Amino acid sequence: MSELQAIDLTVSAAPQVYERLRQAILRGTLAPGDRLSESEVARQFGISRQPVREAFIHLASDGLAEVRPQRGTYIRKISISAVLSARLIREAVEGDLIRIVAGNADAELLRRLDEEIRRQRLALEAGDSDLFVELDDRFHRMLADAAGHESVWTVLEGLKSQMNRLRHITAKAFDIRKLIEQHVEIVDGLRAGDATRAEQAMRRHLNQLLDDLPEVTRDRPELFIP
Amino acid sequence: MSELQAIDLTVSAAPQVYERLRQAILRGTLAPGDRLSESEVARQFGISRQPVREAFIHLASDGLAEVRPQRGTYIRKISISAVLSARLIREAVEGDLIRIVAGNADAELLRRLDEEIRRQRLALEAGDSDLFVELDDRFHRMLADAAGHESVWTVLEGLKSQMNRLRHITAKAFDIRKLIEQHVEIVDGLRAGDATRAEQAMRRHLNQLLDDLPEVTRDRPELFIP
DNA sequence: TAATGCATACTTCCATACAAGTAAACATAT
DNA sequence: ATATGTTTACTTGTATGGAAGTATGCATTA
Repeated sequence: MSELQAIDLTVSAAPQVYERLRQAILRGTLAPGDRLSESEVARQFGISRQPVREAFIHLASDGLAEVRPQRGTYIRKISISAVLSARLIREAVEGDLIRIVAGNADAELLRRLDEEIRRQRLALEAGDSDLFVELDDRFHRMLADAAGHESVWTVLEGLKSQMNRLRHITAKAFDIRKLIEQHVEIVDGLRAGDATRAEQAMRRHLNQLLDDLPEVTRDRPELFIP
Repeated sequence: MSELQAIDLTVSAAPQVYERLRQAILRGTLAPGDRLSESEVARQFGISRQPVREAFIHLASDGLAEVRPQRGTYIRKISISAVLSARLIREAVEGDLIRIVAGNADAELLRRLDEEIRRQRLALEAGDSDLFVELDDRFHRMLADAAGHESVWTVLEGLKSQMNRLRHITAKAFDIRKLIEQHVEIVDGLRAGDATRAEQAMRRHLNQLLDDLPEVTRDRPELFIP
């Protein structure tokens, strides 16, 4: 692992280390199967082992790392069954949420959603897939907020992060153009005030992963476990 | 907090402390708002502060505790919005799962579900609400397994634990008899092979909380935050 | 009486030292 | 050549001491 920027010593170190490592894992800078060492990471941040150790514990609790006593700490490989479960949960939950939104949607919301889709197209044209992943997060979060269930998002966020590891690692395997068109279909359903149509569009959208997954796992089998 | 049974010193201390504290929180032995101290808990278990501290971090990551730097560590009060979100997610997900099960259900599964309901009635007659909460866990988990999505349960389990804190703390506020009859309706839907009927029964069942919640929060407002 | 300053007893946080387990390289014996 | 035992360099786990921040009670002051 390369040198890292120093942390801010005026506030607690452990949470900062946790967040930095978490981002590195989600972006694929730290790859599934990579080994971490408390002392090595501590040396790179210029702090002692203890706060690093606490960050490891937090990551393990998130399912992003695995601490094997007296052996080492490893970045967890992407669990295919966990990804499939996350997808199923998102389909069920966001399917219900979008029905609620369909009963609420006002012109202001529709305008903001259209604006988000416009930005997604710009990210596509710029070929910036990292930016698209971030905008996709915002789009889905905006819908959860519009349904009046912001706190549902904290759960969905954890699930989405597992799926985002896939996206970042093998970004080009996903047809971003198709995903954007599916976003359009969802918003069209809302615009028509048709809850069932919006729900079906959302479910189709979240089913897309099932089409893409086989290719990804075939190309990079070393990143996955069943 | 009273004296605790000593931990097993032949294996790592921190995970044991974590699990013991977690159970105490879910069962209400440690009440929302209670204060914990690294040194105090360490003394009771007969170990040093460090493993206790690591257990606190893990609990905080689960949303069961809150570490306030230089102030203390507190058992988190039950967040009403978090409970409502958990309920909404469970309704959406278990509604989809039960539809899958309705297409799969064989005689053996129906027999095992009937058996579970029989045990639930025994727990009711014995007035053992702790046992009922445990059996209720098993019932819902059995349905997730039958849908072929065991790993969905690891997510639902975390959500259910938040709701179970409610149950344990104010057990008598819940009409266990009614909950069992709702279980029966779900299984009847499966037996009829009627996916829609099973789903509606499941959704009604998970909506029950909305009826019970106001009374609970009125009786014990000090345990909750919005 | 009310407000302010201070001492004191907490709290979490970090650094450090040591304990105990693991794994791999290497020497030795068969 | 193969198998076995040993050394050595790691790994995580625990204990402990001190640093820094916070709250509280008490004395002092206006």
